[in-house]
Amino acid sequence: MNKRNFETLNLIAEAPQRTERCDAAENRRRILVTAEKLFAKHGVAEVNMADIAKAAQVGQGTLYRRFANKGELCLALLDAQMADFQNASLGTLREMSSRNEPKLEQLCWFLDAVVRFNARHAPLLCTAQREITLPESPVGSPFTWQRVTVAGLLNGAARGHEIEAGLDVQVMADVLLAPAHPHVFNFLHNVNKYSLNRISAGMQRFVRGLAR
Amino acid sequence: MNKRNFETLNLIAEAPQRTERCDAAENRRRILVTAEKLFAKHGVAEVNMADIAKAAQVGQGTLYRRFANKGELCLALLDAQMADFQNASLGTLREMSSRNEPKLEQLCWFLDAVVRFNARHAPLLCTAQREITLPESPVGSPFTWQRVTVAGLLNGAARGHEIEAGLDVQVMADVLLAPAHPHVFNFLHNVNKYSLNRISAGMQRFVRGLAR
DNA sequence: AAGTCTATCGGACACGTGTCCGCTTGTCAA
DNA sequence: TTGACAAGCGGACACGTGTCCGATAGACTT
Repeated sequence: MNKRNFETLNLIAEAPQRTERCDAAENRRRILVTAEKLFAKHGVAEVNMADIAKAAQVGQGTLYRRFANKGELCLALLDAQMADFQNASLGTLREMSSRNEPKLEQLCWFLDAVVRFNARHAPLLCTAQREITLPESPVGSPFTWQRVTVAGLLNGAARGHEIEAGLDVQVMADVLLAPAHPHVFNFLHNVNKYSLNRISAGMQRFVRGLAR
Repeated sequence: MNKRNFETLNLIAEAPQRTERCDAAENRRRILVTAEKLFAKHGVAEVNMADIAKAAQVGQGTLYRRFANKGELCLALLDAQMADFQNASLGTLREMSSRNEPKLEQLCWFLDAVVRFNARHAPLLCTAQREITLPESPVGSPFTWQRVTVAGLLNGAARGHEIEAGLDVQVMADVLLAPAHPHVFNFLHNVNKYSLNRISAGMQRFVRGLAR
């Protein structure tokens, strides 16, 4: 197998010093397939780690050796789709750049894309986020690239004099992405019942407010 | 649960149909005092419900009868301080209004106050938020008044023509407050190590972007 | 092919959360 | 004061998470 599913986003990649034992690889594959099936059938919240282990015909120890918690498992399930999203986004942004579209315009597009991605994967993202929070080293977080992308676009906008110079780009990027954090987003969308369009428009309104 | 722990913030107040039995009141008081002491001594995360019950010389059932989970207990501990904060904020806002200061200026001040409040009570807020999330009815949430206040200020700004008419005030208020959500705030402040000033300034920058 | 080493396995277990239900006791009415 | 009733109590228990460690069996060396 191409291993793409599992290592694509592994930014803190330590070179695998040894090829994975093939029974281990097989177990991991079976765990992921089984988990996906169970999640689809009963909902993420209703399935527990013991269920998954049993259904995958694997001991709990084995399960936890691979995925330290349910959140990591969810993240692994999302990995392929996050990679696709990342690639597609970068492609579109490059294309927009080649057409000389303003960076702020690109930023608006990207935020919209992030919102829609998060909406589509809300259950997994929420479960993932719940377990990870602090232990994640800032750099290794799979969400980091979103922050980096937004910060990069803001920097580009500053260089292109679309926004004032001297803006605290780091902070602005994170503040701008805050409504897209799974927990908050879930609150906005599923509790407050704001439509994706409204949320997205709200975030974009703030982007436009940055224009000089 | 029949009655809120303290009633200060009890917005959805159902009239207490019966006075609380005095042994129950005494237990509740002792639980809160004990929890506060244990939290202060060992940190919120290190203390569990069983510890609290034992230290308060109360059965676990009694503890859970009063506080459905650790989050509610934390919220109860915060209740008094949230009420103080709320009153102080409203006072200041009224005063600013009487001086005819722009609503957007008031909004900036309020967001700054919220950030500082959240920073001071981060541990309790995080624990509280972790447990509550969905079960909270939107209206009953103790954080609702922050959203209402921000929305109100935005509405005022719209009426005063400080910002464009037809803005989606509901959504803007929630999006604006997103960085102050305990989880997100914790990430910004404790993981990313952004200072309170930077975070606050970032949020205020977005407010200024709304000005026409 | 045989042996060694170690990654891997897997179930028992420790822990925290939250619930259940029979017992206790305060409160109110007579 | 007494009795009845409901609110309150509390410990045992059910469940989910995550860890531990003896047993197992690939992978590599010779």
